[in-house]
Amino acid sequence: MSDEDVASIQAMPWSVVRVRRARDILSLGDRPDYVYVVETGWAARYSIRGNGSRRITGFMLPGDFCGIHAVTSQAMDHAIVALTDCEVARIPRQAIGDAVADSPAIGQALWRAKLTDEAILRTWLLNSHDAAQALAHLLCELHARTAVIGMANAGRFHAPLTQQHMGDALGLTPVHINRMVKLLRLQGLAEISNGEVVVPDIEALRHFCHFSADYLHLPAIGTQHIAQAAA
Amino acid sequence: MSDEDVASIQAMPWSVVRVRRARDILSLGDRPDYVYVVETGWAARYSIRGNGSRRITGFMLPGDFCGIHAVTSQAMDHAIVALTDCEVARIPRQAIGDAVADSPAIGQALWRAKLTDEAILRTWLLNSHDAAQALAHLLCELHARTAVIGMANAGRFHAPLTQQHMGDALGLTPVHINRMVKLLRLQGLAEISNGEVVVPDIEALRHFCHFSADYLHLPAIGTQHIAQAAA
DNA sequence: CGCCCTTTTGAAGAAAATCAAGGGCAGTGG
DNA sequence: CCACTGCCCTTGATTTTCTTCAAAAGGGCG
Repeated sequence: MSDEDVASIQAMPWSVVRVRRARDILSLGDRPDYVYVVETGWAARYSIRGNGSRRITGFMLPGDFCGIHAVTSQAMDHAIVALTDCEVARIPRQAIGDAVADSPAIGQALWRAKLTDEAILRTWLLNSHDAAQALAHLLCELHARTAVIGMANAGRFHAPLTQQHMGDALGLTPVHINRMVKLLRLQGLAEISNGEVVVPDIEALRHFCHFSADYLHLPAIGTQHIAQAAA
Repeated sequence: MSDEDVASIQAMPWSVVRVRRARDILSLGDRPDYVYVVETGWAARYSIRGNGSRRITGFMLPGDFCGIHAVTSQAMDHAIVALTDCEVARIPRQAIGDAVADSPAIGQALWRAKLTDEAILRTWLLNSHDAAQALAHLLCELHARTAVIGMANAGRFHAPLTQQHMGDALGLTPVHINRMVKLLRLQGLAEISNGEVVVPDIEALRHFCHFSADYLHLPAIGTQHIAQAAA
């Protein structure tokens, strides 16, 4: 992106909304007039199944978009919940549309962010056949994503997730998650406690679950830059 | 979309490529200079896991895009294979970019198509906890998608999939797929044989797996129209 | 006819869910 | 200050679901 593009992003009108832990940032059926960007805190996309159980289909960290649905003014077919208290920036749909019309680079950056979301979803499908690997892969994903926004140090990062959350994300019961957490701990691959994840040897963990960060397209020259510019 | 938009789509340069059954239309790592649209035949997105097994992450029917990656000139992080002999139209990236720059409506149509892809992926995750329901849901998805392009009649449609394909798509073994196919047959919900799917009571099948077609955003005013216009 | 691919079925084993119970810890209220 | 309560983590025992292994039957095609 050119300096001009960055300038046009910085010129966008925006406001910050605070959302309490466990509250929806966007709910099912909403037709948001704004595009949202998480500034602080963690959020999660989710849907509720016919039987009442919840499936988390993605995590949103600072710098991530949520509700790009606004771009097409479609109704939300899923919801987004704040996992911690969050600060969320919102930008009017119109402003985004104008910026995209002015600069192909900004449109491309949005596309790239969306393709990354999609790649993450595909990867979740890909890893859904082995519980221990799936959990390890999720940790690798979160490690890579926290690292790129400066929220991981030496294989240690904060992830405000309960085992229930991880279960909802991987499609497993909390009980089984607990056993996989124990397994990873006993194998010396990862220690999870109190929302803190410690990975003594990230390469070992990555090897265990065949993780390659390519699909995340990091360091992203899309999402993060826009978020930083907006911040 | 306006008549003008349709005209600009029809004015795009394109050519048709024929791809044999079981051949890749796009392979892992490709950096396509074209955006592809399936004209005839079925295709599937897939990735290969570390252990060599294959996961199908989506089916592409006539009128569907594949390789929108070209929009951002990123390398393909998955591959697309022809499930039957296919005719695929390809449009130079540049032509798409120009059309999007000229008309916001065309850009929005592309976004809508992409958001639908993403919604399908989320739905696959959502239904991955029960084999019989997952299979039923896949049949409902394919029924709805074939119906909208005029390829389904009275709860009967052609789906050139082996039980191996369905297994790869749902993350189950072919053996287990076979048992679920039998289960649906015995319950009178769906009859699958020889690439032909017969659903005596679509509402019963939909109820069985809690299917709602909303997430597919049909009738799409995006993809199909572009495909029709291009054809 | 014979071959390959796909479907079908059975039996045994592994993976994850379910059911059940107890423990730690933080916040709340007496 | 301490008991109570709610949430989360932990563990064991049992059951269900799916995989794996094995074998055989059907169908299209050279």
